[in-house]
This record gives sequence, C-alpha cells and structure tokens, in this order.
Amino acid sequence: MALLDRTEPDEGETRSTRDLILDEAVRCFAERGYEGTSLNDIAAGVGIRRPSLLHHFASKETLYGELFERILSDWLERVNIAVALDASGWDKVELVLRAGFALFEDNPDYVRLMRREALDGGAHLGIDLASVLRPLFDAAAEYLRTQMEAGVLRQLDPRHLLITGYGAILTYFSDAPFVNGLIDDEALTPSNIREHADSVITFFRSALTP
Amino acid sequence: MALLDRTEPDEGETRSTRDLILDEAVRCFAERGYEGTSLNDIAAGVGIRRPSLLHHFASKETLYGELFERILSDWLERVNIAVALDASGWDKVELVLRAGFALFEDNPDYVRLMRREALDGGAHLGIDLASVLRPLFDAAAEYLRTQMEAGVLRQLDPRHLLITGYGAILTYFSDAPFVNGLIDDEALTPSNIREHADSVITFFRSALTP
DNA sequence: AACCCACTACCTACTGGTAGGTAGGCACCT
DNA sequence: AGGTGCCTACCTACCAGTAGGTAGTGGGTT
Repeated sequence: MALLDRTEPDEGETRSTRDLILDEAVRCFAERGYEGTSLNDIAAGVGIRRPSLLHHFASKETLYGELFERILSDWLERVNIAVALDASGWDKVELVLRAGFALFEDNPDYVRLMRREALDGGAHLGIDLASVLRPLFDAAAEYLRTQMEAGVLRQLDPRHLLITGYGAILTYFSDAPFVNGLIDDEALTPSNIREHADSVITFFRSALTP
Repeated sequence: MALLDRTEPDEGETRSTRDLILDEAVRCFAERGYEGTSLNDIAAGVGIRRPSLLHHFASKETLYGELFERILSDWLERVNIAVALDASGWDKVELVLRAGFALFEDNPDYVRLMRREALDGGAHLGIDLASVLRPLFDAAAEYLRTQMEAGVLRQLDPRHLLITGYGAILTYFSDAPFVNGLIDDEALTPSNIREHADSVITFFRSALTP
C-alpha cells in the first residue's frame, strides 16, 4: 500500500532503463504469462543482457510484483475518479462502465495480466488480488443495493451482477486474440471497442432500468 | 519395487494409465498453465516417471493436443444436444445457457483450460480454437437475429451480445479462485453455482425479453 | 576518487526428450 | 511342460538446452 510513491522523473524525453524494463515486462507477461516469459526475453526487448536487468530488479518475482503493484494503483486511481463523479442511478453505472472501457482500451496488456492473475489465483503475487479489490466490490454492491431498493434500478442480486459485469467487460479485452477469430476482425481497434462498449452498455441498461 | 506400489488391485472399474495421465494433465494444465506445468509434475501425480509418461504420449505438445481435442469434442457434443432441443424464443436461450452452466459445473478445469487458450490465442495448439467454434457462434448469432427481427427478443447486436454472454458465464468458473475472495465463499459449490446461474439468467431475461 | 551501469563468464537447478535395460504377460511352438 | 520370441509398461541414467541468479570487470560520469 505504502509503495505507491514512485520516483517518476520521466521528463518526457528519455524513460529510464528501469521504466523501459517495466514496459517491456508488462508486454511480455501479458502476452505469454509469468512462466512463459524468461528474463532473457525481457532484457532482449529492452536491448540489454539479463544480468543488467537483474541489476535493476533483484529477481523475476520482484520485477513482477512491482509491475503489478504499479498497474493496480493506476487502475484503482482511475476507478476512484470515476466513482467520485457526481451522478446517481443508471447514469453512474454507465459512467463507471465507460471509465472501465476507457481504462482497458488505454492498456489492454493490463487486462490480460489481471486475467492471468485471476486465473492463477494470485500465485505469483505476495498480495491477494481479491482482498485489494474487495472494498471497491463491496462499495459497488452497496451502491447498487440502495439504488435497487429505491426503485431506481431493477431488483437483482448486486454481487452476482457485479461478477457478471466484470466478466463481460474484461473478457472482450483479455480474450481479444480469440474474439478476433470469432468476429473476423481486429477486436481492439478504437471503433470496434466503442461498438462493443455501446452494445454492453445498452445491454446493461435494458436489464437494469425498470 | 517397494518404492511404488503400482499393483493397484483391479477392483472393478480401473482407468488405464493413459487415461490417468490425461486426467492429471487436465488438472495440472488448468491449474498452472502449459508452461507452468512440467511433465514431471504430471508423471508424479500419476505415480510414474516422466519417461514412462512419454511412452504413452510422444511429447508434451502431443499430450496437450490430444487432451484439448478430447475436451473440445465433449464440449461441442453437449452444446449440440442443447441446441437441438425443441424450443424457441427466450426458452431456447435459457436452455442453452443452462446447458452451458451444467457443462462448466461438471468440468471446471475445462473452463480454465479454455480461458488460458483464449488468452494465449491458441499458441500451444495446432488448431485455431476460434475457427472451430465459429460455426456455432454464427448459428447462434443468426438465431438471435431472426428472433429479434420477429420481435420475440429485444433488438440488440447479436454478435456483441454473444461475446458478452460468453464472457459473463465463462468468467465465474475460470476466475473462481478470484471470485472466492470477492464473495468470501467457495464459488464452485453446487448451491453457489445455481445461485449465480439463476442470477445470470434473470439478468439476461430482463435484458432480452421485450 | 567513487559511483553507476552494463558487460562477460559462470553457477546450479530443472526442462523436454532419449538410450538402454528389465519384468511380466501372452501366443505359438516342439 | 518348457522354451522362444514379441509385446507392453515401466525403470535408471543421461543428454543438450535453458531457466534464474551471482561474481567480477571495466568504461563513463561526476
């Protein structure tokens, strides 16, 4: 939690080798998973040798942990911004959904990484992913519950609904290679993403507004 | 010889070693992925040495391929049965959804395997997963389209809807370890599965029936 | 001088896969 | 009955390659 502070010099022009390593690591881990990625792969992507990489990060696990923490804090920050926006009823649901889509669109690699971690049950992480997201999950469920009780949204089980929504949105990005084959088109082009987002939101509105 | 008691009194039904290997391989690959699983892990789970495993399967890739093919044909068979049932409109949608839930409940490992393959874009497979499921996908989309046009179901983009449904249903099973942490309960108990299935189906019915 | 940072060279552990051998079962012979 | 071949199913020992990680070197900057 307290590790959110980052040096972050990054005066635009040159990213530090450290940051370049993190960037490349995200790509590799998202693409081929933790076990499927070797430190040599990452180092080669940056243009250095493995021992040089290990000069910046003590171990593969350390690198992965730091990278994941960075992603998670970025995610939480953006979600919190969306959650804090002044809206209510369905409008707020739609705002959060759109924020989620925007977040995923900006960095689809994050999504695949998250999905892999969810699949593995956080085996490569010291932290428990679910427990970190739990407060957010509970808050969202509570919001939905009150809105449903007030008759603003249709009565459904909030927790199951959230899991369904989580799966519906995440999947389009995490399984993009597979979706490509289904729709015979690039899933992650901006226009296709918007089309899918609109479709999902229409779907949810149909289900949730009385 | 005293190391491993392999005699295994053939009390009635005994699965062949080959089948035992396949069973264990599904478990391991679902749990830790292709790269995360070594042939030693699988062999140890069966109670034999790696070379003995390779006596039954030419290579790791062969084993994985055969296992996946078996799963896929099982899946397709069961889906086809559900699709062939005599029903129409929303009833048919619900039938297929329930068939999907039943299939996943019977073999949650299959789901995680599929998800991993979707994530990797079928990198470990000779076949293209999407192209195999494509006919099913197209048929489902066409069914939805005609039902929508007839006014039996609400007008939504069938293809995006299918992808959303696919993600919503698959996720509950594939990300079960993560869901456990969110709901603070075992996601894959029969009662929780039924509860979630009912929730998803209610949700879809709300969205789809005019 | 000291400090970075990247390098080469090397380590151990483990990977998928191979070589060669052994124990036991079954069919077919005298 | 007792060989004989041949087969399946397993074993130990080993291979080359690669994994993550360490030690020590040496040039550049300050």
